[in-house]
Formats: sequence, structure tokens, C-alpha cells
Amino acid sequence: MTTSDQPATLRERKKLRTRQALADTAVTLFGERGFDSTPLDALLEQVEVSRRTFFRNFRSKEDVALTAVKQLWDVYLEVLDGTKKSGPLIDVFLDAMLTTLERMDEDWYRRFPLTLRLIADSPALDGYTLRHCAEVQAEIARRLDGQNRLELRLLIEFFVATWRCALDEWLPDCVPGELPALLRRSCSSMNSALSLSFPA
Amino acid sequence: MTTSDQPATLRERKKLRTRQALADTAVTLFGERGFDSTPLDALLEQVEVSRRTFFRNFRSKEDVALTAVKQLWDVYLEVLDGTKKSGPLIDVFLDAMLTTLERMDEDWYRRFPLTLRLIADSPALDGYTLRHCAEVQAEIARRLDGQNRLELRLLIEFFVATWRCALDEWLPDCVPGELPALLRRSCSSMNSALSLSFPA
DNA sequence: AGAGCAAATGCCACACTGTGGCACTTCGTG
DNA sequence: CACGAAGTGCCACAGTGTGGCATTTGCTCT
Repeated sequence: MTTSDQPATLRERKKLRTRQALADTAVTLFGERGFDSTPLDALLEQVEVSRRTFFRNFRSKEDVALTAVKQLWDVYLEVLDGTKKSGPLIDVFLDAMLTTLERMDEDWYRRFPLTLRLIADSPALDGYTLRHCAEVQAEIARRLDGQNRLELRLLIEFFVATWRCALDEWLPDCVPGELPALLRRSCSSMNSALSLSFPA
Repeated sequence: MTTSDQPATLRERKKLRTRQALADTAVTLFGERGFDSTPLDALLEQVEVSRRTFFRNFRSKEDVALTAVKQLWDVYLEVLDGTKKSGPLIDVFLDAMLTTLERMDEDWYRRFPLTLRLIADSPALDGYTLRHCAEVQAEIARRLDGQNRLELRLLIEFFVATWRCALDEWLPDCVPGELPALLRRSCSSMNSALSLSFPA
């Protein structure tokens, strides 16, 4: 479960509520009408906030649509920080993601698949997501900063790529319980992928 | 050297010239004033074409800035098609890229580093590039479509990621002759990256 | 409880990207 | 030389994102 620390002040709670309302309405509204073909104004009208307010809460139209993705990686970085990093790094990365998936709540498992479908349908959104992944990867590298930077960088790239492959296989059905197994399977295929020969 | 097949008709040559002028001026102009902070109008004014004409030649402002990147991958796909695909697939991918690098002409080696710096300075451009890479990867997968799709997909992801890592190391100096060696080194680090342990 | 303060919001205007319609020029072709 | 087609320019418009400024709303201190 995600730690939902409620802010004390009423003002902050109110702001958080509009943030959630925007993110929540975004995935459903964009899901119904398409991300590219839905004007931002449609979202603003439905949530009843002004453009000014929206852009104080989110950087862009893409940003609000990808809230679920960002939440995942935020939790992932937290989990990674609280992990004793020993043994094969790939296992560290994998275990951290499995733990992260356990921590996400039910509502997230409702919004995340919707978000993935938005991404699959919109190249612009996909590019934005990939860029976000790149930032997360840089952040991971920064926190683990060791000697062999090239190999570390490569491993991080490989892991995130493997994660995205697992998501692609998960996408059609999006049964929450199946995702960990798919991720494990992808990770266990990494080595044999490298030694793949042609023809098969 | 890139195959510069000149179109017979005068009209097509003219159109091609404006295309090249736009792409060429774009990298230098954006390089001087920054991609995000340079209005498209500045480019149009310098090349003396209307917006209408520009958007018939390029999909977006990002598109014209990334011409060199697209050219690289276009050639890469050609080379890959003309390669006898046998043995370890990773070597096939690597060799194809080495061949591709040999085929690019001098002017490309002037524009490509400029483009990389643009990308490094602009998140939006970076996202667009990553998205383009994803499309290329899908295209590669389509052409090799074999049995074990997951592992093939993984390998392609890994290779392109490794290529991008090599580019990052190449970026500071951008000496054309050094790129192949950097790419070889990155590729030869792939296996050890997977078995990386912590602490180092 | 009331006054003052700071944060959040809404409204307005603007810059920039990208698209579609339409007229005009220019090139290719009979 | 004339006709058709491709290319181009001009114009207007939708949509995204930003900044200024007044107003409201919640917080805090007396």
C-alpha cells in the first residue's frame, strides 16, 4: 500500500484533492476520447479549474496523463533507497520492483493499465514516457554511483528495457497478479537474449 | 559514403534542396540559440520558406532538428537488410552499425555531433529521439520476426541502449574515428554488465 | 473573533506550434 | 504552346503553455 500521509493543513488537502481529481479525470477522459484528440480545456471544464491552476500542478498535458507512471517510479526509488544492496545488482533491481508492485494500492492498479493504453495510442505520450524513464535511470545511476560506470549504466538500461517488455506482455489483459511473474520471466531471459543466434 | 541518387526532374531537385537547406540551417541555428528558445519562424526566415512549405517537408520542429539521426537509422536498416544474418545476433547488429558508420559521409559527421548536443540540451528533443528509436526497434523486430519474440525484443532493446551509451561517451569530443571503438567496447561490456554485483 | 498575511486561484493577453483552405506560381508533358 | 499537376505562399484558426494582476481563501497572530 502506498503511504498516504495526509497533510495537516486544509489548504494542502484541498490542493491535493484537485491534483488527484485532475489526474483521475485525465486518464478516464483521455481514455474515452483519445489523448491527442481531447483538448485540455475539456479536462479543465470537467474538473472546473482554470488553465492557470492546472499548470501550477502539472507541467504539461502529458504530465497529468502519466501520473500513475510517475507514482510507480517515485515509489521504486524509495524502495531502492531502503534496500540493502548486496549480491547481483540485477536481482536488487528486480526485487525492488517486485516490492514496489506490492506497495501500489488498488486504485493505482485501476489507473495504471488505462495509462498504458493511452501511451500505446499516442506517440507523443510515448516519447514523454521514455524521456521520464531516462531521468529515472539517471537518478538510479546517481544513487549507486560506483566504479564501473559504463557497466552500471548498461545494466540500468537493460533492466528498464526489460521492465517495459514485461509491460508490453502484460498490456492485453492487465491482470495485476500476473505482472510479477511476467517481469521475472523477462529478467530470466536477459542472459539468453544476449547469446541469441540466427537463424533460430 | 551515402548513396546520393540525384532525382532526374528539376522540381524534385529543388524540393530536395530546400529540405537540405532547412535541415542544415536547423542544426546550426538551433545550436547557436538553443532549440527550445529558437522560434521556428527564425529558421523559416533564414531559409526563406513559408510555414506551409516547412510542414510539408517535416512533421515538426523536432523532426527537422533530428534529420541526421533519422538518416543514420535509415542507412542502418538498409545495411541490415543487405546482411547475411548468421551467427550471434548481437554481432550482426554490431557489424551492421559499424558498416553504417563507414557509409556516412563527412557532412553527416559534422551535423550528427551538433544534433547530439541539441538533444542533450532539450528534454523535448530527447523524448522525440527516444520515441524514434522505439520505432526503429519495432521495425528491426518486424524484419527479423522469428520464434522467440521476447528474447529478440530484449536483444534489440539492449543493443540500441548500448549504442546510446556509446554515444554518451563519444559526445564530449566527437572524434569520428573513435566511435567504432567505443561501440565495440560498450558491446563487449554487455555480458559483464548483467552479472554486475554490489558492492563493486 | 478580527486583522493582517501568504498562498492559491481566476481572468486576460500573449507567444509558439501545427493544420486546413484557397489562390498563385512553376514545372512537366502532350 | 497549352494544359494539368505539383509546389508554394498567404491567411485564419485550434491548441498548448506562460506571465501579469486582481481576487479569493485559508492560515496565523494578537
